[in-house]
Amino acid sequence: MNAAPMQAVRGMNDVLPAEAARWQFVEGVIREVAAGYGYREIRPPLVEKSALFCAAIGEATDIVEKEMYSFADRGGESLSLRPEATAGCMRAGIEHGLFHNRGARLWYAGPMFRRERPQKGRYRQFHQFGVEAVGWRGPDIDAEILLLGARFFRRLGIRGLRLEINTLGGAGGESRARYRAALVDYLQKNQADLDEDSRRRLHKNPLRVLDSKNPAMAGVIAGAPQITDCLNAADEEFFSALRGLLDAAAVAYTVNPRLVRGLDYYTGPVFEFVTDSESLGAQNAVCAGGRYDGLAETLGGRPAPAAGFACGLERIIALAAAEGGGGAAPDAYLIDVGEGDGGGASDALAIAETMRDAGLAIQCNRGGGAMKKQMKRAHRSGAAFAVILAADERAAGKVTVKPMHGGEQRTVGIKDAVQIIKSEKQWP
RNA sequence: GUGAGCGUAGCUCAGUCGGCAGAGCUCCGGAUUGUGAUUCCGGCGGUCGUGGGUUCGAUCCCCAUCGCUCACCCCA
Repeated sequence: MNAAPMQAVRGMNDVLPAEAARWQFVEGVIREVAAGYGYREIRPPLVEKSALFCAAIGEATDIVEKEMYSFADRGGESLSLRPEATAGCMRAGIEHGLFHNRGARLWYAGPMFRRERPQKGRYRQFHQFGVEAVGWRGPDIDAEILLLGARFFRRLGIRGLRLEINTLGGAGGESRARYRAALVDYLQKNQADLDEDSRRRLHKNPLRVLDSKNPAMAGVIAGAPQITDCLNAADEEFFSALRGLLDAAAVAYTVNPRLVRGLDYYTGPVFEFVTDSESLGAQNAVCAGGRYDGLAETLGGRPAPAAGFACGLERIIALAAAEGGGGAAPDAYLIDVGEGDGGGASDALAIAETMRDAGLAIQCNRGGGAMKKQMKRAHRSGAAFAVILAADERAAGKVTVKPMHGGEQRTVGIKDAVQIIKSEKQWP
């Protein structure tokens, strides 16, 4: 090794075979659960015009200001790797008339890119699963996506998740504006108690002061006015209707008046599924979303109400009850002794193909080796059976089937071997 | 962008107040010639992240640099 070895780009991870099985499992659950609610997959491109994200997410957000992977296309137009998928989904739906006089239930899953400093549970290329329900005023659709999310986590066997909900006030922004004024007023009066970050946010995005992780801020935050006190009648009714639907569906939640969202497009109810698990480090949100009734219009489409969420798949996989097995073990390992090292394997190849035709996964020994050696490899492969093909078997036109987890081995014809292995193979 | 910690074998890590570089696991071979989780023996594998400096001598001390990790900011 003379040249320095190539390395992956910082914050972009390889999914190695040992982990890939877990990803496949999660992806399978995504398809199953989404289909179960009548959501259909959409696959927007990974690259969009930068202007789309600026308009949708907000010019002044950190994502747009400093976290986007942007580059100039030939001809000079600025393009960006998508930092989230909602903007692309909405753009695609408007462009192709998916929302024209009708509702659309959409889901997506795939990589997103944000140039942040990596840390536990946060990477520069990460993956999200999300849903977008466009065209319903709610709150029944808000409840539906929360049910979908809750079922998704249940199906994955993830426990210890807490659902927190809040509202930012409806699309008109009346409640939000009133609350914002009250909050700014309060914070200015208590400016002496604010830390540096909070003072900066006071002007830039006052709602985010409520999000501060600084324990010293807890007192000021606790005394701050709450948005629930500033809601107009319509927003109040919407939020309480949503809570009623969740209660009726027996979905557990807590109202967190300090829950706010980072992206500009949110309006109305917002929510997060959070965990206290150590395995996410300083991160605690695995899924977050809400309502964004103004986004379609912002992107140049006809006005359309919308609600959705996004889940961080790396975070979900880190939480998912680790084992799903170390990865796909074959049903049987074919031991092939004699006939020279690897040279006389032609009958072994044919036998393996026959067994595969019968629906079994067969891993063949490669590279020769004594019986003992091959048996060792068979063990390591995780296969439930070893199928032995040596001089005796060849002479008899049979194979020996040996259960690796105990029991008698038997020398039988290939059809019987397939039957023996199939009868033991059981899937839930 | 800011701060802290860490870079020694494929993996997990010891180590020397500066004196020839270690262990476990993995891998390969063997313990009377057709049988795998144990046990025993042997072997492969490292310019101690990189580049300078101090020194008779640096993996160890100093400086720089690159990389990784964690945290802040922000967010899924």
